[in-house]
Amino acid sequence: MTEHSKVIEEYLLTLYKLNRAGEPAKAVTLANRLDTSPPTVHATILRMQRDGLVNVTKTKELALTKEGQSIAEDIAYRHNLSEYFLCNTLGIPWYEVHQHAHRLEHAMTPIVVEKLAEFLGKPEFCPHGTPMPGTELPENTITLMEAQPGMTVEVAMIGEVLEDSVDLMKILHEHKVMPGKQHKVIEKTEVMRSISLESKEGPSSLPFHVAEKIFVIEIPKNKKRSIQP
Amino acid sequence: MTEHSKVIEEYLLTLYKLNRAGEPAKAVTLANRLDTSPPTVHATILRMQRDGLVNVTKTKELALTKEGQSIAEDIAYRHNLSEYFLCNTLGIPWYEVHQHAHRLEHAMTPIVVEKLAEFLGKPEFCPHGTPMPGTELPENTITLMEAQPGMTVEVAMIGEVLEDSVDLMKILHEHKVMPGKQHKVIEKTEVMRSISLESKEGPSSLPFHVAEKIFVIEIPKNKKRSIQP
DNA sequence: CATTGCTGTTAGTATATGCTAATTTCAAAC
DNA sequence: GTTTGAAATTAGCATATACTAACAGCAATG
Repeated sequence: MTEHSKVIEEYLLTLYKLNRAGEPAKAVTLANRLDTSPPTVHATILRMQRDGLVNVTKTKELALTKEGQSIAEDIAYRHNLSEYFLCNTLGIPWYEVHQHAHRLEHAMTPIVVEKLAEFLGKPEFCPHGTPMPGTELPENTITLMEAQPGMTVEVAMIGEVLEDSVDLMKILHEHKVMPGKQHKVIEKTEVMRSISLESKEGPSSLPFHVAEKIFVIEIPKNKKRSIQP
Repeated sequence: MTEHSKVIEEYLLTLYKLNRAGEPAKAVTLANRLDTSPPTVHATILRMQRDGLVNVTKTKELALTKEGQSIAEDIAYRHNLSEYFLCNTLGIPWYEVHQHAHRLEHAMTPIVVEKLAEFLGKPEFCPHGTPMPGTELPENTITLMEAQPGMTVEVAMIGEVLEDSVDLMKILHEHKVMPGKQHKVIEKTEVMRSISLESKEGPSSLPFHVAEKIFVIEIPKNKKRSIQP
């Protein structure tokens, strides 16, 4: 597993995240996510092919090789571990850690990763609820879009795409839409294309495109409710 | 203070360290320290001049500009802070932290630096005894070369040049030649060009060129000795 | 079936970083 | 003062990473 540049590591990580999100991994998508021009992406992919990191299918899908996958998981781990550290040890707000971890993830040697993981107690989820490579979200996880009005849900994970917008993240934070917090789904209005929630902290409303990227677990109604209606 | 590349940050840090060590900062020296060819160094210095980071004197000395100095101090701080963290929080041996910090120092955002410094209690020295920018070694610090036989000295700082060789550092560690430890200077032999020490842990012997880079403080003989000879 | 439009690719450049080989400069030594 | 040798510089190249403009390929749409 040779050393790779920051740029290559970024590409690998992005491909890995696209895979996990079930989104098609095409060159254009990379160009958008990485905010670079298509020709640049093209050239970089050629180098990655040359170096045995990705394969391009007939349909122009980008598939990580075994090597590429392995490196990508490593980077994802370093990223999530950094976020956990920044949030839980240094006390940087969970909605801000992403950008800082983005820098650190390329600068951690294997020994630092190992020692940091030990120090942190081998966490399995980052502050956004993203599982470390090798860990999975609970089986019964659904997106907030799939949750039905009336349901009470607990936020499990804020989709990684959302992390790129600090502004959005901050709003989620203000409404306590964050891992571990419970919300009741009030209604989904097609007209507004938004879903409204209510929690102890008050009401909030999220556009569909955001709700699609928020993963939740249904909390069964508690006994009180079902026994004394 | 614009963003600068890893390479430029390395150059700045090296110039800063040369300054502090009182060594002349010439292009050749950079080439040696950074293990790059003179033409490459030349080209890079041109860019640094263009960007207002260094000035070149008539005698071809490289002088950091105000801006360059300020950035260099920042990098040195990030480096030393990283080392402190790696050593004291993660438990990586003091003689190994340099290489890992070398990577991290370019990846810490200002907020991370600030929060990490708070978390660590604003340390003033790195594990090798190097003072953070703004802090100084005690006035009475001398090099081990300057210490006279018979003197008992306490190690204050392992010169930064020595950090590049992990092998050497490990040997220093094995002989407990590390910040805070005391040694008695036994003799300096010109023939061997080495200085021999003795501590609780046993005897050791260091070549002159190493002793020149180790900074110590003389410990006055204790009263017992001087009262009852 | 032809058009439209997204996607991919080529061509042509630019910059930062690196190298080797060759040449210039300049101070120190003879 | 001429020589010598280290240091600096120039020339010539290579690679990774970027960009814009232009073009090609192909599928969906009318």
